[in-house]
Amino acid sequence: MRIGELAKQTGIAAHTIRFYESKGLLPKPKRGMNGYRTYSDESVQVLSRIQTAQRLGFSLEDIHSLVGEKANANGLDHEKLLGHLDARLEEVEQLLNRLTLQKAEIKEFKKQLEINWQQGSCMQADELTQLNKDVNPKH
Amino acid sequence: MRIGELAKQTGIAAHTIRFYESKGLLPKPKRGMNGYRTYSDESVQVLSRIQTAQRLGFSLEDIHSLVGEKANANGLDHEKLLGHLDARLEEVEQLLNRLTLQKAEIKEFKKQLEINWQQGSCMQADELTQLNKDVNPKH
DNA sequence: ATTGACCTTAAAGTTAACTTTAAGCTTATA
DNA sequence: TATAAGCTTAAAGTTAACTTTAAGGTCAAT
Repeated sequence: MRIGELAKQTGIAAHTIRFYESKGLLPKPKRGMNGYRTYSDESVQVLSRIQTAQRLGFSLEDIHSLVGEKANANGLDHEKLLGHLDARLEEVEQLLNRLTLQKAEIKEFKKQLEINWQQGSCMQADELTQLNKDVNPKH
Repeated sequence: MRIGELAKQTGIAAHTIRFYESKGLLPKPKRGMNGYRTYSDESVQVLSRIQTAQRLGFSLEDIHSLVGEKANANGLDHEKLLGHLDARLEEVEQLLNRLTLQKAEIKEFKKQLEINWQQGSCMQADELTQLNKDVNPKH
């Protein structure tokens, strides 16, 4: 299989596959006498693993140690994998907290804005300052 | 007030304040005869607004139209502000959905991993492929 | 007078995950 | 045979929000 076919089967663009190879995520494939890369079905699996890890939010650097050359050479041990999963889980939870807070603040802001608007008071660019007072009472 | 004092009062580094100025987020301040930037308390307010908008997750580009030179020149209208808020709210909600899904998938993955581990089966790097099968049954 | 803190500018560096460009082979099709 | 599609490389470009660097001028205190 050449790179174009692999791209078609995985939905990952050919130049992205080369980029992954350059980052060590994908083992260097054999070359035909023309210099073209030659892949087997196994490469589809490797790329699928990368896609999965990406969907879970892992960075390519994480993925490098999860499914890259190193990982394949050493064999992937459960402890290390678990560590990565827990680390990512904590990241996700922090992000969820931050975003949940943001959502609440934006809604609160909208509410204040509507009140001001109905009162006909035109604060122009000061609404954000206003919110700052609501949220951060030191001002 | 010179830039260092403004930096101290807002907690924003002096070079970041200059950077904001270069992006048009902050109006160009007057200069002393030595060329130093001279700020008034109003600048503290502007920077506070920027900080608030950032805490809500707005990009500097958004902030530019919210509190930047243009916004101040035109006067900020409620419709436009509301539009920005709603757009950001939708973004936040999409992110929350994505992250909630990721969290569930990672937990599911951990569960599977523990099961495999207790069974003593050593799948090495294939766990991610395994997860892929669980989640994306076309393989 | 000199040391150190503070100020100035413009430009380059940082990180992530690609994408684009340039310049040139190879292969398949009409 | 010609042309279009596909392959090769290396290097530069992209976006965001800064940070760092370089090279230097100014100010306060000892």
